Amino acid sequence: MASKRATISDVASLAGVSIATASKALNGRQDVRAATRERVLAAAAELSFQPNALARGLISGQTRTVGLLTSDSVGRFGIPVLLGAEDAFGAGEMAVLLCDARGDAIREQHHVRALLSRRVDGLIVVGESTNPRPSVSKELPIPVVYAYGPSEDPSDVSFVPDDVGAAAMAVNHLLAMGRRRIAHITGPTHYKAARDREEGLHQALGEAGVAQAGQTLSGPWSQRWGRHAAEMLLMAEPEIDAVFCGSDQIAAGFVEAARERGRRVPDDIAVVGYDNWEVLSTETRPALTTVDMNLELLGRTAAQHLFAAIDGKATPGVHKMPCQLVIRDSTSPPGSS
Amino acid sequence: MASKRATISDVASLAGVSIATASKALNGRQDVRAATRERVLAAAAELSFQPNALARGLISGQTRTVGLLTSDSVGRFGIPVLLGAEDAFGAGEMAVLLCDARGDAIREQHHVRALLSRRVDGLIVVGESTNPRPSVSKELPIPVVYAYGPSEDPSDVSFVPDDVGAAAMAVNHLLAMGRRRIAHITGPTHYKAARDREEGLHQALGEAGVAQAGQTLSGPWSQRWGRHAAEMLLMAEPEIDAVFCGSDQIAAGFVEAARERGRRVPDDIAVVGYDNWEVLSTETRPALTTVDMNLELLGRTAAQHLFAAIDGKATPGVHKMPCQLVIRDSTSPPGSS
DNA sequence: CTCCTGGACTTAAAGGTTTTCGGAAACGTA
DNA sequence: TACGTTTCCGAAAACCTTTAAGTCCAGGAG
Repeated sequence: MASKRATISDVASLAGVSIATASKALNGRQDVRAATRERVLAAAAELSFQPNALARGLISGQTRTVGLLTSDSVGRFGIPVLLGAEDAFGAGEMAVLLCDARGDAIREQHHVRALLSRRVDGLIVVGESTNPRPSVSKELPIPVVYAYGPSEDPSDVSFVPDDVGAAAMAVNHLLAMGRRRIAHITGPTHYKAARDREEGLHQALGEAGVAQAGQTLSGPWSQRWGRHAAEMLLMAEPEIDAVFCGSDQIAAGFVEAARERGRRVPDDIAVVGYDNWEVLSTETRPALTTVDMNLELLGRTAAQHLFAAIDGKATPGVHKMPCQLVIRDSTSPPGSS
Repeated sequence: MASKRATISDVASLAGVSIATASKALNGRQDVRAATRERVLAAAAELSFQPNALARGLISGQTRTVGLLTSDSVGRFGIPVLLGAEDAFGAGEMAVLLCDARGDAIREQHHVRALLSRRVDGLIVVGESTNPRPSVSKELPIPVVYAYGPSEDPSDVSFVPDDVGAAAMAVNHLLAMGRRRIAHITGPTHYKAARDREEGLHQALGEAGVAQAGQTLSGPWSQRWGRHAAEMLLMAEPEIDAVFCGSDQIAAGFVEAARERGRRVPDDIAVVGYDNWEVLSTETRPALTTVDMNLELLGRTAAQHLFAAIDGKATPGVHKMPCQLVIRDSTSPPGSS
């Protein structure tokens, strides 16, 4: 444990110059002779000098730090967004101050105040679902960007996955595979994600002039629900040849139950999942064709736009980020194997 | 966007007192008349004054901020530890500065320097596996605590799950269920976790005077390997009545393959997993008996000990944290259903 | 020779807060 | 009145860095 941390004045006196000169030398500014700069740099290295970011921030008013406020602790979705953001920041010299509000508005306010008091340059709020959430940006002296869960206020900057478009893409893929009796199993209707994905389904089916097989089945996002829904569906609509599932968990449950009922996937029934949660989508048999929401990219993009907003170039509105269909073994033309 | 941030001198002049008095009033110190304090507080509220943490930290030398350095970005294990730590800190007034080194030593050094320059009060390093990792604490002016992955230097403070003890506990549970022909499928031997869990198995079997069924099978931590190992094992040792798996992924694969081969779980073969990764352990059928490493608790404990170290009460050594056996449906006395 | 230019360096202020110490008023005691 | 004590408040230093402004000197132009 070093006796004391070296300050710039230690460096200056070791190099035999004034503090101002040392500062200029260290920051690569003009008005310093090469030999002098050399001496200062050597002194700084010898003392392993690290400029005090607090003092620096006090003057410049910029801390080069942003707050990351997440609502879902154990976040299946928050984490990749966080990583993408951390990635975008880490490339530069930004640091990320992480706060978890655990879905509690009081705690959230508390964290916002704490971050403000730490003078962060900006804030990213990542939601636990794609449902719009109350704005936190009212009267805040710093820019805020919302990721995954958009703000209710359209003048805020939000980035969300394009669930409608992705669902349409998934269903179009099924249609292209020659499937015509397509059913839909998804999550609870109070999730905007579930509603959006159903809308995308209807959009694609409508354009193709194909009717949905049976009603949309809504339930929990779980594998158990996938199995249960499969049983109901295979009973009610025995001749379906494809299912679009609202999550990989549901899809994994469906595949399992369908196989037990003697339906082959993908030969008899093609299945598309959602989320590309790898532990499910690549490990199940057959591996799942599924939608990847590119959450890391979403996080990275949000971070980049936060930079822009900090520089005064805000981009208000809800931006839909494209998703990607990952085609694996659970979809193919009917009976093609 | 507020015109300008209020400073304590704004508060002071609005309240008609000096800066010093305002400071004392705001920090609840003595030597301020009640009426005066009242005025200052009112002024602060009106201006929605937030003390500048930078200025405060500059004086006190304490930023009330800790760095969290993680090595595995998408961490199955890092995340819970992180959450536990965030939890312990969030209770007080600490903030967490998150850095992801992505397993790169250079990047790690870079981040350590950045954190040092931000004057964090301490550092938590969370590993991507339980393999000991190089110490980062050499000559660092702040305390460091390692979580999940211990430091190679025994004079550092490290917290790791007690894999040996947990494995023994799991195997003792199988023995208590009357199982006597217990096999072991686990991950790559270059993981200390795999070696420790095997050691725990041998320990429990040795104490009970029971021989292991077949050789330990090592492979990837994946579901695919679980299936593959199941096929080999059921061929080589057809009369096994229990399997201890090194991960829930392996266990899930084993269960699936065993069922396809006509073996009932748990009636014919009991299965214990490891990790309590809920998407696997609770959603598979039957739900898996598995070891929960209590990673959030581990993270919280690491954070608390970092506090202690910051206060000068360091607790060097590698501390083994107890794990917990979560008993579900995949284990029972043989043929009990 | 003087004046000016520009380079190299220093002085000092600023940024917002905490804290030490001294001052002033009010009050009681001799 | 003189003095001590208590209570409340203010001036100023300190934390560390950046930067605007100023000093000093050498050398070139006139």
